[in-house]
Amino acid sequence: MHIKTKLEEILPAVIKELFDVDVDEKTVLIQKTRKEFEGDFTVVIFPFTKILKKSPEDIGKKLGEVLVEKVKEVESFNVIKGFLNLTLKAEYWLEFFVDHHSDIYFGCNEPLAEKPVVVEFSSPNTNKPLHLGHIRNNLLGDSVSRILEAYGHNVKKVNLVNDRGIHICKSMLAWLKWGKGASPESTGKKGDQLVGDFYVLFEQEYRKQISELVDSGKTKEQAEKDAQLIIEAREMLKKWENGDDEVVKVWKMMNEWVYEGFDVTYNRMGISFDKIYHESQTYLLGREIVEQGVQRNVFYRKPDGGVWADLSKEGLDDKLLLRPDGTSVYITQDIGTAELRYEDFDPSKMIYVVGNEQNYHFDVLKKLLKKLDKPYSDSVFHLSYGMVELPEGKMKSREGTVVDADDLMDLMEKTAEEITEELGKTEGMTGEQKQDLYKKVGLGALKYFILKVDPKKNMVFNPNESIDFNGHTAPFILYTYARIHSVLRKAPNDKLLPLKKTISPEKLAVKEKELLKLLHDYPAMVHESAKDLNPAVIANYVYELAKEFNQFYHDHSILNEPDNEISEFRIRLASFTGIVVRSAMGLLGIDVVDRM
RNA sequence: GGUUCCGUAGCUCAACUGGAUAGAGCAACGGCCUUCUAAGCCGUAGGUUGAAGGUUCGAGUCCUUCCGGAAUCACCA
Repeated sequence: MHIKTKLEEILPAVIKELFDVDVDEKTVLIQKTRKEFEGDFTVVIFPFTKILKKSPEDIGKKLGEVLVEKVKEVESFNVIKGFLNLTLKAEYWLEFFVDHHSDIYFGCNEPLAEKPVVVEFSSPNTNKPLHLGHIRNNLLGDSVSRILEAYGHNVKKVNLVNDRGIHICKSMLAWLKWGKGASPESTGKKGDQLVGDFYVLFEQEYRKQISELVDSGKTKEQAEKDAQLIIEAREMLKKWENGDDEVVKVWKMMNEWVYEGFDVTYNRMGISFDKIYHESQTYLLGREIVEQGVQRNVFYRKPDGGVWADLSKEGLDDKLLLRPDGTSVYITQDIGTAELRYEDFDPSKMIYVVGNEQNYHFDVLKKLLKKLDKPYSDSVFHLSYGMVELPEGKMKSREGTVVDADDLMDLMEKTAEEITEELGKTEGMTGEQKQDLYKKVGLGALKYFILKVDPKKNMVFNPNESIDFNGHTAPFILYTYARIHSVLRKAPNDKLLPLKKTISPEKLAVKEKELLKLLHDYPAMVHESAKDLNPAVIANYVYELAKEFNQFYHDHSILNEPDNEISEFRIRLASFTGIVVRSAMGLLGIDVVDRM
């Protein structure tokens, strides 16, 4: 049992015995002792003072005495103000070390026998290439999936591709009008980039038409509706929903281009899915469910034919579910996909990694599912994350400030290469090894930079300055790992085998104990990040760990330590740290490197 | 206008979910390589946590008001 839970459980009993008063387990608060004080764990005494009507110092002292006596792991205590600081015996930390130091799965749990957890992320539109915003989404979804899996959940990663709708029609229309048959083969462009170019072209021409109409006296609003291009796009959407051969043919072809492009980008990011849904295949089911809802009087139809949900009882406005012409809207297909997902996986939880701009949408979705009495309405969870902004504000495609995912990864790799070369780190490496290193360092830096921020917060990203390779970054952590491996490479083979016995307790140095304490925390960190669906917990933890190791490494010799017993211990301590660094970085989707 | 979220060092982020003197990195300044990788280590400086009230033994964290910013309230997705 974890020592912290042990203390939490024993404290109410101790208080009962000492003062004959019952305290709620919830009032027992135990935290790690802050570095500036002596001790390993701290019991906060204040909550008891009211019930016990004694001074915090008094209570702390009495509790400390009993804990030292009754809990064999506790060596000593001190009381400062209302805080009881407990110091554990060195044996406790060393025992922990012996038990776990060679366990490459340390911190991860056996799979739980339970229904799967479905994580939906990425969910791109097929009219444009992926950009910085998608990167955060993809990295979050991927990392959360890894964390949940490590915690023991049965995770299914799914992607819902928005492959239908007016946005695709815009790209298609522009291609038909001005494309002159251009294809990825004929232009040498990535398919998603090519299709994105036509989307931009459409928007440009559309805007021209709008301003012409405004000049001729129309309001902006009216002009946006009346422009020839948008009318044609809408007609195309209708044709598509009616299965028009010509339109469907172009649609299939252009989507195929996009998928090929996306695959390259996903691959590069190290992201994969267990199942890919296409909106074009789910929206009909959504439409069907909505129609059933109308029959059951859950929803209602207006005279013009549009179908609506009355959400006034839920405190929201009415919501359109089907347009008067029968075509479906965004939320219609989301109802369909939820149903399909339920049928496919019978999940205990459906997590949707979607930006916080859609908080309202998911509110509505949950309420609609509830109205429909869907058994899974409570298992829908919106993992809402904040926007990525540039120093000058939001990314705007019209102003060309959108940071393209492929370009950004190029930039990261190039920067990694420059810095590595500058530091002269590539001696003796083959060209292939170098490329692999640049890729891992550059991509790792990008992933870490994004994942270290609390998902729910907005973040600022400056492509030219944000990415450092020093300090609180992935390269710093990777460097620590490479250092560890450099030591391990030089250690004699027989000194890499697991230890059954370790140094005597009095030999344990402060930095070694601090490192052990951090390693000891890892399972709790996995638990916390899984509970909160927050990779930043892991990111910040592994940074602390790397920092602590670097201090240890600086202060103590590992291989050159004259005391053989200590040297052997330190080799395994380094290797244990390496195992946890690798594991934690793995949860962030970041590959470590042995040399850099 | 309604609703929701955010505001912490010059910049980018933490703060164990209400606990000790608010911590890191970057940028600035000063030290440390003849020794296991200096992408490192050590130090200096930097704060009225947007403002004012309130609740509490205790507030960056909870409540109220105000200021500033963002998202959303689509027959876009």
